Amino acid sequence: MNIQPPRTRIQRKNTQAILEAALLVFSRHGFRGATLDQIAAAAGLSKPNLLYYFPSKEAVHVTLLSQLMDTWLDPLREMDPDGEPVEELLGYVSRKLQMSRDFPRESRLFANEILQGAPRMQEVLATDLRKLVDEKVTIIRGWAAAGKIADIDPHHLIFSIWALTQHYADFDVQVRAVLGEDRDPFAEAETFLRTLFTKLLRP
Amino acid sequence: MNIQPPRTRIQRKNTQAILEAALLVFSRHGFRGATLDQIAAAAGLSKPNLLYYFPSKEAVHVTLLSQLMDTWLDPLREMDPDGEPVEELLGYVSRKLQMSRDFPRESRLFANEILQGAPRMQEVLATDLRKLVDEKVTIIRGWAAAGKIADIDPHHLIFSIWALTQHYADFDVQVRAVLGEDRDPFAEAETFLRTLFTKLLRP
DNA sequence: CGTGATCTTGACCAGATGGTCAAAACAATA
DNA sequence: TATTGTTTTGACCATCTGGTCAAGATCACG
Repeated sequence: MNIQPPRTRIQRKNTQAILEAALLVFSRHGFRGATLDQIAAAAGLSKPNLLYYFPSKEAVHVTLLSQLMDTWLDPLREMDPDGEPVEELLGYVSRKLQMSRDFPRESRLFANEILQGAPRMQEVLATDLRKLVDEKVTIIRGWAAAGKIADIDPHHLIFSIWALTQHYADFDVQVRAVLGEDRDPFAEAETFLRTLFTKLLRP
Repeated sequence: MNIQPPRTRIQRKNTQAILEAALLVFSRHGFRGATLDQIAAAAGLSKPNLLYYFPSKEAVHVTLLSQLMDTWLDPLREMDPDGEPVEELLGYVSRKLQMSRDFPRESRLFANEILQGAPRMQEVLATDLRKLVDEKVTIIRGWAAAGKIADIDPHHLIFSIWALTQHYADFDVQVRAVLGEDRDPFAEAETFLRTLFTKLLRP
């Protein structure tokens, strides 16, 4: 298998196309709901050709998830312990919301996976993600102890940021159905969330 | 078909068992991920027997969704225009969170459906749900105009309640993975959300 | 250009899955 | 208990789907 570093130009091009197509299809239909034919078609390949690059449907899915995990957590990683606390947190909210706007398929892919009980991610969640969160929780706790922000549970603060920002990507259909056609959910969310977290964080 | 009012005792018992089993399976695996055999087994029936009560897999799913829609929106309906604004809203948050704790499968069923683009619910969302929300939005707007609560966008206030409460049901696995085993997410969420919305709503 | 390596595909397979059907088992009621 | 309507099931079917394979097409490079 040519999984890790695609050697030839064609390999690079096709694995890329497959992963993009898979993102599209998996995020819309979930793992079991997606078919290899769909993915192959979306990538402009035949099914056997797709299976020339990936050993199985599962392999495509796993590759996608692990590749995405990194970029997905970047906004949280960027939170600077030495920055101005409220600005750092509001910045994080803003970046996370932009990711929801710019990469809704990625958001839905993860949502799908977690909803099904995270069968292919339990590990990563309990190790990598937990470690990163714990790190940031310590920082936030420090800010609270120093009186820079209100004294609220840092874990749930982070959950609330995830919930609120991802909601606009994952439940996009619902949001638009309720809001009507003429409004821009993400633009409104930006100001709403800024207000919300400003109030919440004020000591 | 014996869909609407199950006449005999056996019919009532079996349709009930099927719907409960379907809730279990659909909420865990999504529509396409669930199989009739799984559902039938969970209901203690054979597949042909299940299909004696419902004409198709889709029919089971649709019946489930529409039956659930009602109970699902009850907490919002209960919000009383004549009550004390902050208490009404905090009460709604609390009821919604309890639904997440007590009916996580229902929550995930809806989440799954919306994630896939709500193919079987577009209608209801754009009509019933939107109407109910608009109603409550008007009430909230009135409260804000009267200076009883802060002047924030009522739509996004409702979205934030949905996002924050459902997160604890839909992303349960992630929450627990990050939080560790010894904590009680829902109990903590209750106090956290009360704090959050108290701060947010204060004029 | 020739040759070996890489890439692509049509045909195919086995298992799963939604759904059918006729006949058997069962319940109710007279 | 006989009769009729309801419920259950084993056997079956068509289709879909993940995956295989051998043979052909294409590419890269000496």
